Amino acid sequence: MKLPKDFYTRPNVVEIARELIGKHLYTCIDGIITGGMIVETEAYAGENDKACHAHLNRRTQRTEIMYSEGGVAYVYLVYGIYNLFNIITNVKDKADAVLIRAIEPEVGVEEMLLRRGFQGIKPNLTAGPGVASIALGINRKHYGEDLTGNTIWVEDKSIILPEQSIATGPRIGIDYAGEDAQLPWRFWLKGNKWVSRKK
DNA sequence: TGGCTGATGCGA
DNA sequence: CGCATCAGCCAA
Repeated sequence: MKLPKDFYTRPNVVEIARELIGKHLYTCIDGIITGGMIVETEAYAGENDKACHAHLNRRTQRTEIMYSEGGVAYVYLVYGIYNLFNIITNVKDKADAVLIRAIEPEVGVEEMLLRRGFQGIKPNLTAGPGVASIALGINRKHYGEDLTGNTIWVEDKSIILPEQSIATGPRIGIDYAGEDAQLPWRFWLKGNKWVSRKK
């Protein structure tokens, strides 16, 4: 079942980030479907989160989409190289987001290998937000994409994950965020080889 | 196996 | 100027 709009419009972005572990992310680009199970996410909690691009309700051309009603894509360029894919959550004017950091390849593996320039399947095919986007074919053209549509979407396959199979820890690469850098808002599937970092 | 670094473009 | 990254390099 494709996740409906009201999955994304709920107010607790940390809870949504945790719930997205075990869901399945797919893209259909040029008629080719690729994707797999989400195994790593991070929550970014809008205006009150120093690590969030929308901290203090910063509103620019780049962050504008974050203030939309949940259920759309926020894609931005980092380090001049990588397109990071986020899912916007919460109601209109609450700029929360979940960064998708890693998936376990499932569908369209041949295409993902092509996009990555890989000869054979390796754990880093989709482990990490930059490379996962490459494998899935996501770039800034998908800024604002409706996630209840047929280009990028998330499915609930009713996979049962015991609470203790999900690990949490500080988010990656946000040392600039002061005390907020320590918040345990990164979630991953314990022991899964497709996660970008073990701890 | 782990730490360091260059690549690369745009937002603020 | 520095960034929600990654791969390749080098030392050990």
